Amino acid sequence: MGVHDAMDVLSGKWKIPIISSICYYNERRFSDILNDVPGISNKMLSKELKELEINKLIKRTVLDTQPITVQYVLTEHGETLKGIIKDLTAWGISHRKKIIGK
Amino acid sequence: MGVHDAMDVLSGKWKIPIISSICYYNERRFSDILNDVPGISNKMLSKELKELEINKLIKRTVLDTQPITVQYVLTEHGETLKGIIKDLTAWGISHRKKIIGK
DNA sequence: CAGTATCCAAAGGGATACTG
DNA sequence: CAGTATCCCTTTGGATACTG
Repeated sequence: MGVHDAMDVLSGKWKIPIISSICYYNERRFSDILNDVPGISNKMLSKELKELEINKLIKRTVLDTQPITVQYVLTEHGETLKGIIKDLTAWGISHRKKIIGK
Repeated sequence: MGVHDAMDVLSGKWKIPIISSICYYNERRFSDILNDVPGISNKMLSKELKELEINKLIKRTVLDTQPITVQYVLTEHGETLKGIIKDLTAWGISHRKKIIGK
């Protein structure tokens, strides 16, 4: 039942959608993700990105632009989640169809 | 980015570990799951099981014993999560090794 | 055994304003 | 743009006691 610990790193309402966004576009900026993930606040996004970075799932790069932009990409380790996220997405779509009938 | 909606049904700290428990043993009783999932309280387990049942991922059966026992199994639809949960477990184990070094 | 009920502390998280 | 800070309400969830 060790999934528990695994999921801690992906816990909360937002981590999977955030990773999905970065995953889908390969690289993504703060404000992009803010738009990609419906309902998230800048405060939450900031907090979640920080946690994902600490857990070495994403990498943060400050670009030397004016004003500065920050780019997020998956780490090599984060990439190993791609398949699972794809499966979850597919499952979610079929689940909606099955239960909610959307 | 539709994962968001998909995950709602699996949201919270406990749903995945609960499903894992039922999944692993095929059928599982309330008190068994209480033991399987470290840290969960009976209140939370009760609440989460109810939600999983509403979302048609698990099926609840009251057995005619004295005192009564209640058995939980995955529904056919819940079974479709097996692969994903297995992958998440595997990912979690490798993640722990990689980051936390346990 | 399988829950429910209650109390209450802690964490989550939105809205808004502000900064380098 | 990419955050941080603050205020404050909402949700989560532990501990404990109780019921059929």
